Amino acid sequence: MHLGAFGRLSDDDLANLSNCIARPRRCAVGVDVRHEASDSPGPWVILMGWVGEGRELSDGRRQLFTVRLPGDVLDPSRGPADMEVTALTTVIFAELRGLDILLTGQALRNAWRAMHRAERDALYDQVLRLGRLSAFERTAHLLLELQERLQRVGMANALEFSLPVSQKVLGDVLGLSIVQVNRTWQQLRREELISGQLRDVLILDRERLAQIANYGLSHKPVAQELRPTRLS
Amino acid sequence: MHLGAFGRLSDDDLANLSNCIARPRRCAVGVDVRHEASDSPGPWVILMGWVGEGRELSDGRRQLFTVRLPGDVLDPSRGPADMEVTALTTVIFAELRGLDILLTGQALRNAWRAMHRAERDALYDQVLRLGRLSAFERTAHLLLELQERLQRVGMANALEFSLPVSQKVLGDVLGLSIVQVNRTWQQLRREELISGQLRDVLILDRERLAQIANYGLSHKPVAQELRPTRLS
DNA sequence: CGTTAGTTTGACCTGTATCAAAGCAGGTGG
DNA sequence: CCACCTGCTTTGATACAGGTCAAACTAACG
Repeated sequence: MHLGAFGRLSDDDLANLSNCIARPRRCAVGVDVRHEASDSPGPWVILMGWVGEGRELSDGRRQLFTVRLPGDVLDPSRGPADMEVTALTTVIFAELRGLDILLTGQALRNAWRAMHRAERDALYDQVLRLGRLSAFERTAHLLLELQERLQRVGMANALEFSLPVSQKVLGDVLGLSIVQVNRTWQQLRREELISGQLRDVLILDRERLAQIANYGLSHKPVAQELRPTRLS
Repeated sequence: MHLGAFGRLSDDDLANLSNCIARPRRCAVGVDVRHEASDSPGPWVILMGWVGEGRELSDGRRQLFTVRLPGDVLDPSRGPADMEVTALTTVIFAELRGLDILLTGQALRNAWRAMHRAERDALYDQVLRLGRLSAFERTAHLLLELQERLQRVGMANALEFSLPVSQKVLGDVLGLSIVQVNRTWQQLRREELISGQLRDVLILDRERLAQIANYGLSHKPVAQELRPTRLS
């Protein structure tokens, strides 16, 4: 879990956290995670892979509300009943047992809350992207968010990371068609803002990217002294 | 407060809730509510008027994340630091004091949580609207949400209500230009889905409206035996 | 009245969707 | 090893939703 990234935790706390992780399981691309997790009320933590929370309309349109990354906590009791929780890649996730007891500790409780706050703030960002940013700005904005979140769990450095999903999926997050995602990506490269494919993004000009996306007003750069909990 | 709409509360609870409301104040259209409320950490309750939570970009574009209605609770500690909380109309709001003690009660605690859950679910709906619905669908969807929420606090019946804001503001919620809001509204009337202006909406065909908007998957009709707390 | 904020209308432009087809892997079975 | 899927990316052509600009209209208000 990446609670460590949301507050200074003692080694004890970190150890206890690790002990909460129980009964890991795998599920394949496209599978309904909620269903796969229906034998326990959760919460759950993602150990590997990406999970998408969204809704699909009868005519095939799909909108992903959020993307959940390794380290993120899934709580089936949260979110609308009809929200679909889907494995965007092969996913490994596990139960978090006895967390409620742990969370009586001050530090952990704060980190837990900070994590939820961050989740909610990301939702607000999603609304901004979809409501008022162009495809270009929108994509830049999402890239920055993902970089930040991936770095938090040690899956990105300041410039490089990998998006293990198709352009279709990216489109479902961004509210764009596949074709538009493709063209936007090309534009980002043409303008030397990034290079590489989805699976090996390299940020060439973070500064300008942030400016284009109107990013950073609320996003402080990731503090470098934080030490994320290793996952597996 | 409209906590009463989120769970059966005893008369005692309702009375206690009323006693929490302290130091009401007014603020004018366009004023930053957060600033106006900075003398106490909150939470606050809206007694009258609409509040918009959103962000404004340097080039003038504005996106409202949510709209807060009478009865809604504002908590300045929630939400990104740079979120703007603006009075969309003249607003009267008040402090909620000593709420933490009250919330030890089971029923109140549940209602409180249910309220927050509903808020979050509304955010998800907002993402769906902006990401995948057309202007027409989007507006229909928002109308249904607002009707439901207004009815919850006794400010709408099943068919009629009033939106005390300009088309500009509506556009800032819907991620649309003023012109498009105007034309969409006309289309809704032309197709006999609604009639009237912003300040006196009449829903003519809720059924079809819901179908167009893909609304109702997660939205049960408002239970009629709920009794909302009167506000002022 | 004149001023101001909001609504409505028309003309035009552009961003993004849609449709269709062509490349391009990576993986499977013959 | 090749032929063949199948899923994904890329490209081009075209359509349309919604944005932008500008101006007229309306209503409230001092």
